[in-house]
Amino acid sequence: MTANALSPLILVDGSSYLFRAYHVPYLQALSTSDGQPTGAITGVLNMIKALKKDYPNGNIVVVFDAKGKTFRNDLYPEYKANRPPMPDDLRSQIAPLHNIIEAMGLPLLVIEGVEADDVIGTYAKQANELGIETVISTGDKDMAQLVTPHVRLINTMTDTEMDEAGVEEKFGIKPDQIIDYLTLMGDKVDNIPGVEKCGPKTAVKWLKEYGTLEGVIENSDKVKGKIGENLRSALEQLPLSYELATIKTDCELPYDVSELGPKQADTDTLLELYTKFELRRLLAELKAANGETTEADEEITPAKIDTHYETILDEATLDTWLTQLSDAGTFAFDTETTSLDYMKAELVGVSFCCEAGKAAYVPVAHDYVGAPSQLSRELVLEKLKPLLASDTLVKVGQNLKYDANVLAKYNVAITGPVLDTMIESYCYNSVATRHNMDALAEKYLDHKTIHFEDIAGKGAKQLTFNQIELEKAAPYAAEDADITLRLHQALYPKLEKESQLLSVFKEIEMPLMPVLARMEQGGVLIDDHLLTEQSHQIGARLAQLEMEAHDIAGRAFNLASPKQLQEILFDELKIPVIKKTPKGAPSTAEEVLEELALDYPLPKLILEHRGLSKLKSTYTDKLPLMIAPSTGHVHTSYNQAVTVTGRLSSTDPNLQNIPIRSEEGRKIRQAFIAPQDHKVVAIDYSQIELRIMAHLSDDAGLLTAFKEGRDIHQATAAEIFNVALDDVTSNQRRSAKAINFGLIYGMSAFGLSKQIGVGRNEAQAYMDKYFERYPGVLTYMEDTRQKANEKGYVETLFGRRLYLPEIKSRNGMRKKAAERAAINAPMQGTAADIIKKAMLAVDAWIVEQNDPRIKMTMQVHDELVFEIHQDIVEETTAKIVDIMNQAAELKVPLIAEAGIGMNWDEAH
DNA sequence: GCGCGACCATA
DNA sequence: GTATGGTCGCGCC
Repeated sequence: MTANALSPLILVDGSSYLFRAYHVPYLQALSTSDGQPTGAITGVLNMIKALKKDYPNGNIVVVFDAKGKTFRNDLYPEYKANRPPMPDDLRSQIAPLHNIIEAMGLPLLVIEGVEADDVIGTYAKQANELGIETVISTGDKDMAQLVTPHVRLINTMTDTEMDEAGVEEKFGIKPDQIIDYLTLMGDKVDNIPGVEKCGPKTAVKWLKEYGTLEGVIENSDKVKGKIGENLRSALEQLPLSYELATIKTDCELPYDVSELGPKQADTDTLLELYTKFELRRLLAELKAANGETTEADEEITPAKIDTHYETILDEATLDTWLTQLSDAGTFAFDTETTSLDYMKAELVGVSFCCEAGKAAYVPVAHDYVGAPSQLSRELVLEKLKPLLASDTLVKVGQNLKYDANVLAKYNVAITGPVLDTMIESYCYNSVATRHNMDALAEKYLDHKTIHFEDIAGKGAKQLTFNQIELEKAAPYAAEDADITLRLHQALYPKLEKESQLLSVFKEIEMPLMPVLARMEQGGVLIDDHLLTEQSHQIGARLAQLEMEAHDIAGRAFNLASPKQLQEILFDELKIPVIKKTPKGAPSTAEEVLEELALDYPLPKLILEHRGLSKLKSTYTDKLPLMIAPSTGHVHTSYNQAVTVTGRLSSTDPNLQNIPIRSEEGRKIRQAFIAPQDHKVVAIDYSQIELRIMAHLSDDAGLLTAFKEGRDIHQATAAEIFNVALDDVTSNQRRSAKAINFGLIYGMSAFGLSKQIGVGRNEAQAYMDKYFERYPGVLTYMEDTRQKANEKGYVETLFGRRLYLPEIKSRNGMRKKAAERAAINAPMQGTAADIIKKAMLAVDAWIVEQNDPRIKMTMQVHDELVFEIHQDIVEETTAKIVDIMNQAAELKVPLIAEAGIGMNWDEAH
């Protein structure tokens, strides 16, 4: 066995992974047909497979605990005495796993008298001394003590790496303080005594203060309170704990680190073992690697495809290609342009592909020095136009809305059958990956694409596509089309297997794309003079506030810097700290300043300053700059594949967070206006998420309240506080409203109590009362949690799916967070589905009217905004309200409410 | 020039 | 307590 000095040493803590894999729910289900469990085997082997992929040159060594006692039991008979014996269904998996690992040719170490940690520690130390890069693959945080500049940890199950900086970040201390840290805390599971009530926080605090365990011990009489007593009474046993927590780095081992290295895999034995234990995927992969064909398995790496990419510079070749595209019936298509901003972008070339691996790029506007002569943009578009508008040809693209927006400037439309791979991926699984092409190619095709930065550079010196040499541009562009087609071939069949997902894709998302494109191209009219005027006023007030603040502070400082503000408030003015940020610095967040403002003058100034400068920098300064010179309008981008719940998002500018709550903020909405003789019409769904909750939960009380058209918060208040509807006070209504919202967010009593400013018990009492009055809601919440836990996903009314991988987390906080998301997603997502359906119906009606006096301009989650000519505004609004009310058939009425005005503020 | 945390705008 | 996007300061390279 020899090691290549250049390859990193990968030390695998097999025992740690074995135990963890054993407890993974979906692995627990695995067994052979005669009942031999194989989940833990599968888990560990998958993990080794992942390591092989991540470290192709890695020298993998697998270490397991041996049976029997270790030197730690001699030191301390109670060590791990609390551990239950290993379950039989885990024990029975160990020998087969060892056999498989050996057959794979990997060095396997099982050393008696020490633990796997100690073997790893010994090799890590040897490797470190030889300067060999070492990666320890483990799920055990104790190993952090082994980290050095040459040694780092990777947790393959959570895919997180930790080097020295990572240790400091995670623990707040350096690797060489980890043993001290573990000593102070002790370990309940392993039965190592520590300081009673000393957890991670306290341990880190002490070590920061006194540097080392020795320092802590020397200064133990300085620690006050109960915890100080605990520390002093633990002093005697700390040296023992230290010894137990220390991973041994001088074990006697059969091989030196330099002697470790892989052997030839024993394929025959592997085949036999995989067959015996019915490890079908591994078997299939092994056979595939040996050149045998196997039954199709979607997760198997697709065969590498030979690629032939062509650059088209003459008309005859273009014609031949276009004929091929037509004959193929389905083709992928992509544009290359000068900008990501569709309003500024100019077309530089187009690429297409109708057979995996065969693609072409047609440059039309590369203008670097020495660029060859190219076909004209006009000619190429003229020839392509009928294909893109064909009613029969299927056009496949990645984020086609962008291409459609760019081509619209050249009067070329993409219509007829259109499929978008970004949306396919999004509908298939909104959380598995980002939906950009590079990520999709890697996930679904196991292919690393050429990145734009690879050919264009990055930063200020980044080239635009027209400046890139054809030799580099063509493979990139052609690959885009090729990969798009292959992604479609990979993703569409997956959607077809899930009729619900396919229907969301075909009935909602794809039809919505041209609707969004029209809204984006149409844009929204902004009164830039009004905004500029507001900027000036705000600027003057900010200057005044700044002067006053500097006066009080006694020196100049940046009011916008939380760090400087924190110095002024808490260090210099000695104002008491109320709350800290997650990283431990005193918080200067709004709620804190609000509270301080009651007693001190400066926080109040800061609050006003913050609010105003936010408005100025984000809105009044920026929006006028975003008006497109060519249209005089502001053109946002709606992203259709960002949110996990099915909502749209809006960027450049974000039109979905224009202020409304504060007085000053509302003024910005006054700048959202309509053209001459037109009105702004805003129509929003009233309480849509609560209505959906009523529908999904089928709760009789809630259904009645909505059917009878009651004020839902008032009705809720009457039920919770046991008073007549008319006797509900505004305070009671406010609490009920907070509860109603909280339910949608999957709240806890703790969250509710914070929101409405009552004790936790009182909040719990309100919730109990609520669930007593609306038992259907309680059942629904419980069912949703259960479904999320069982299936790993939840669904909207229309079958949109949201996976919740964290629902299986053993980390309580994460699991709880996933459960809250599970509660919220069906309601938020169904609301998103409904307004999307409404947009489709409204747009269809507007297109049918063929009247330029009606335009849909914005979507803000539960609201649609239009500009409509004043002559027809009343009846048109009534018609649209009607369409929106009919967008879905729920057990309660959908109510859309309209406002009409000269600007967006007035329209509310 | 970039990435990240804190903060804050919306539904 | 859910879901987003934008700006700022600041430390880093």
